[in-house]
Amino acid sequence: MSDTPRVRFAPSPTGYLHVGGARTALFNWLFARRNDGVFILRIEDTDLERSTEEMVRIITEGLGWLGMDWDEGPFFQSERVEAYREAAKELIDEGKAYRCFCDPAVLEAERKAAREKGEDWSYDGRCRLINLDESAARAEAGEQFALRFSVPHEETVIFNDHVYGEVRVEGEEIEDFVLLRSDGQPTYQLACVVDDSWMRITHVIRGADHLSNTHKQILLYNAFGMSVPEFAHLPLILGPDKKRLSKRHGATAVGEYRDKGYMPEAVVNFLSLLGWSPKDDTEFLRSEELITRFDLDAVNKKPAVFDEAKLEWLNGQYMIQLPSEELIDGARSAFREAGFDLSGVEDSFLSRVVDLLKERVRLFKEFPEKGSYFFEAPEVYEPESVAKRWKNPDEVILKLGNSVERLKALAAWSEEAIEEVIRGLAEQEGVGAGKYIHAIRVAVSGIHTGPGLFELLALLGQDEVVARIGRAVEYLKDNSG
RNA sequence: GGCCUGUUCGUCUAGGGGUUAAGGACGCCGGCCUCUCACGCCGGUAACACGGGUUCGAAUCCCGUACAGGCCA
Repeated sequence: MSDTPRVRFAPSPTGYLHVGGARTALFNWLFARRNDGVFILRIEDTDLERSTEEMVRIITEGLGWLGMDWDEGPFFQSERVEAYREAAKELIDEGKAYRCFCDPAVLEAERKAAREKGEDWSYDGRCRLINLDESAARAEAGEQFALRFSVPHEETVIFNDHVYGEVRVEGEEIEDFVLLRSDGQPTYQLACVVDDSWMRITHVIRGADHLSNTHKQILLYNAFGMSVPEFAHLPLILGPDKKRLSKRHGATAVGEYRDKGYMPEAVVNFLSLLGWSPKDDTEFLRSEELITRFDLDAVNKKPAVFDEAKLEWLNGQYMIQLPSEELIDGARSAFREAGFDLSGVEDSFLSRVVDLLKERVRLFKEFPEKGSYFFEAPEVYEPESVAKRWKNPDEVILKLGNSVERLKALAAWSEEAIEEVIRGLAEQEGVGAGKYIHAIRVAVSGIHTGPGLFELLALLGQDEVVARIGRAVEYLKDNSG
């Protein structure tokens, strides 16, 4: 009761951190932080050849990026093979597990034959009858075998899942499952139980794909005389076609979302709302708030479709809500990745750029897409914008000409002063200010969308603005025939 | 095939026997604001899988069907 809750995230190193895994990690982490518990990282790399430092790094970096810290680990299953073998041996010695010399191919054939006849098939435990001496002798002689668990078929396994409620499985429906493969590798059931017990895990929070393994594990805990942890199985995350989210659906790795320009805060917020809800209409929840509000028992059972459109919206909201200073690093690297050299650009300037752009952008990568003109004069004037705003070249040349004259003469380059000049010009001429504004916008940015023009000009600076408008006039003269 | 689980707008979800014309959010559509775009605001579209029960009353409880998903070294 007074025990400190201990939970773990146990991914296998696959080369990327799946968003489903990240969600599992998040719920574990939230649960631990919420309950003053311990969050442990364990790498399930029994499949030796697949585990490399690189893959582990990807997992730890992904967790770090999302802001999840762990208290113990990472532990590696590959380093604990001895423990699994010892545990297995203990079971053999106690008669709770036995060597199965059946040829897997034969068993597979039997299964197939039964299925074709429409019958159910499960291993009948024939090797359970071999006595210990013979069994040991055959093993000694080098005969291949798998280690199977002697399932107490007369028992009924019942457990109370925090998400799925009471789950009950009759022992007679459970086959004598494998603990050790013929190559000596432990199965998930064995390694998982031995490790969770060794780590004194109190709450196993994992994907629902493990729900139907749980009763086997409970049998194992009992066989070892270990205390059984509590379980919470999280509904799976699906792709738009309702199939389990996989690479086919596009981005599934946390790293890909980072690269696409998402913010960790938004990803965490979004992930937290997949399968869980704060019940009221709150939709913005940052880690601190999630920690106070998260409730394992409020997780629902229904698998959730990963809707990137909503994530994108959420990310855009974070862009708007966070102070620009917190966004400049992300913006800077987005520009860099797009090929801009911002090495000489001050943070103060970039911060202003972010101010002007952040509410028109949802992802970091859109900063360079929508704001290239902050760092280089337009090389081309977008055709659509030209067609829309420079319809009448002669008139535009005239207006741009008037503008440069007055802007050049401005003594104080401020937003207000600029606005006064432009509006004054329009008024003098008896036309809407839009005429001037639109024409100038295309001249300085090459496109017809963007921040308020006066703010934009003020930030760009007098010399640059004058130069760009001048160039636009030249261009128009050359191209208007 | 067996076992298990799920099913509220296209998506994430709230509600969990009786003012619910089933609420919010994303998306989509329309409008307002406006120098454009965006933001913001206002409005609209759209759901209780189906069939039986139980009940005065069922989206809400039970059973079945359908569909979907998971597990079965």
